[in-house]
Amino acid sequence: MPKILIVDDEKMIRNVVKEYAEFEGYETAEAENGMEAVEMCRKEDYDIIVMDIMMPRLDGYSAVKEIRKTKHTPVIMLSARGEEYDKLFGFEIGVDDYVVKPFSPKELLARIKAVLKRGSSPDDSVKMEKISFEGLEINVTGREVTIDGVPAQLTPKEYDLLFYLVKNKGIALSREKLLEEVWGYDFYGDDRTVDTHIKMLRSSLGEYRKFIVTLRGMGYKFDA
Amino acid sequence: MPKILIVDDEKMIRNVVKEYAEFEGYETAEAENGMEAVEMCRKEDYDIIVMDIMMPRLDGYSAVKEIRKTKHTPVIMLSARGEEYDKLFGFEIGVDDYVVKPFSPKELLARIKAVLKRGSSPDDSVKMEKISFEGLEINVTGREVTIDGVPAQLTPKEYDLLFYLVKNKGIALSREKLLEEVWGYDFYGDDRTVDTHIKMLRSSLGEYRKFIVTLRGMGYKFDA
DNA sequence: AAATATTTTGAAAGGACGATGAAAAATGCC
DNA sequence: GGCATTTTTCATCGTCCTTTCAAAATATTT
Repeated sequence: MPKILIVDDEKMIRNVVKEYAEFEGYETAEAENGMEAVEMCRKEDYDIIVMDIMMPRLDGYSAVKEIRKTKHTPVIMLSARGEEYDKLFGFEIGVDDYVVKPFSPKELLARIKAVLKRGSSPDDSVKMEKISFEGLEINVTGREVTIDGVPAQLTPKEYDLLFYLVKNKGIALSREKLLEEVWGYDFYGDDRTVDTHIKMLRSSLGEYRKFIVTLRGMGYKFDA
Repeated sequence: MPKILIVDDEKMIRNVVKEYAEFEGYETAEAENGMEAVEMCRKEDYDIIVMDIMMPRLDGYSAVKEIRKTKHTPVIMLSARGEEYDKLFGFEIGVDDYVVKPFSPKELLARIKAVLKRGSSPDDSVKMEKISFEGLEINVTGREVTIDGVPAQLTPKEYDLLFYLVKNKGIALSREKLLEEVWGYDFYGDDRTVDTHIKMLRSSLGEYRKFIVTLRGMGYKFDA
């Protein structure tokens, strides 16, 4: 479950956000000011930070600036109506969203969800539409794979696995790494599961199975 | 550098967009209402217009209609959820994108970038008044669907869902994405709701249900 | 060449997922 | 307010997918 760091000097606000967030199943942590937030981020990774601007000790945007030196945690800024928006948005860091106080907790939660879903990858604009290797074509947006023009019936796992291999083409990937990245960190199962899926993927790819190379004692890689 | 015309009666919104846009290196200009926007467009060419719908003096789509008489500037519409959503799509002008308020500035900028890059809507055919796939005809203006010439009785949700699928045809859409885009970011409900509406839509589409493809483990897409 | 390590393959069980129908809840209309 | 329509929730069923496991095949080492 995603972990949210809530930073606000008003205990009331923190409580409200916390309650709603936990009801949604998120884990929460709190900080009273920017300084505390920075320290907490040093020690731990959060999935998203909800940060007020006006705070004693260290204000919200200075805090974000500091945190962003080492991490790329998404941030949603809170600001009181009438506060200086110019300052906020002229700020060199890109925050992911902003919410004006007083806000509805439901709305804030919706935004948190939206930001989390969007994914916080440093550059998500790099999204190729189609990748092809000889007659093997992967349509990423349509989640479709064709072999010499004929649609291949890949199962979800096969597709995910292929996509991950291709995304990391030329790179040796251990079974552990594949399990972690394709299956998810919460998968507790047999290493050999990967083998089976590689087998099925190969059979789905027909002659283009040649791109999937076994690295004995290591794992697999996509080599084109 | 591309020039953006930002049209909104709320100064706050204008500022937010302006700051983000300028940070990205765009030039910006502002107008407080539709009337002002029309006049500014007479005097100068902009590369893209971000236009609110609800405004005093002259509303957003009347303004776009007027501007479009002489220019073909791409437009991104802003609208409050629930407000003008339906009308927007029934409207004869083709806007290039729409963003529902409250929006994240980062997302808006991403959309601006996208529109500028492609210079047209995700699927150009949607700009037309009628879109058809074999015997399935969607009359965007009249918000009407006919099957082999016979009017189909789609419920509002069915229509919205179909329209969104068509607008993004060929693109894999998760249930979450569909809920967010068709239902709204503030919909707190079951994922399975999508399934049910897909079911009903399919039954409404008769033989053309074939265009709606299930992507197991993923979601759905419109494939024609 | 034999022994060992590792991968490939096949098959079977269990689980996950989507389709569907029915009922409840919400919405809109008169 | 009451009725009809639409939307949402929920549980069931069948199918497809995933995982496990063991045997066979292949590669590596001794």
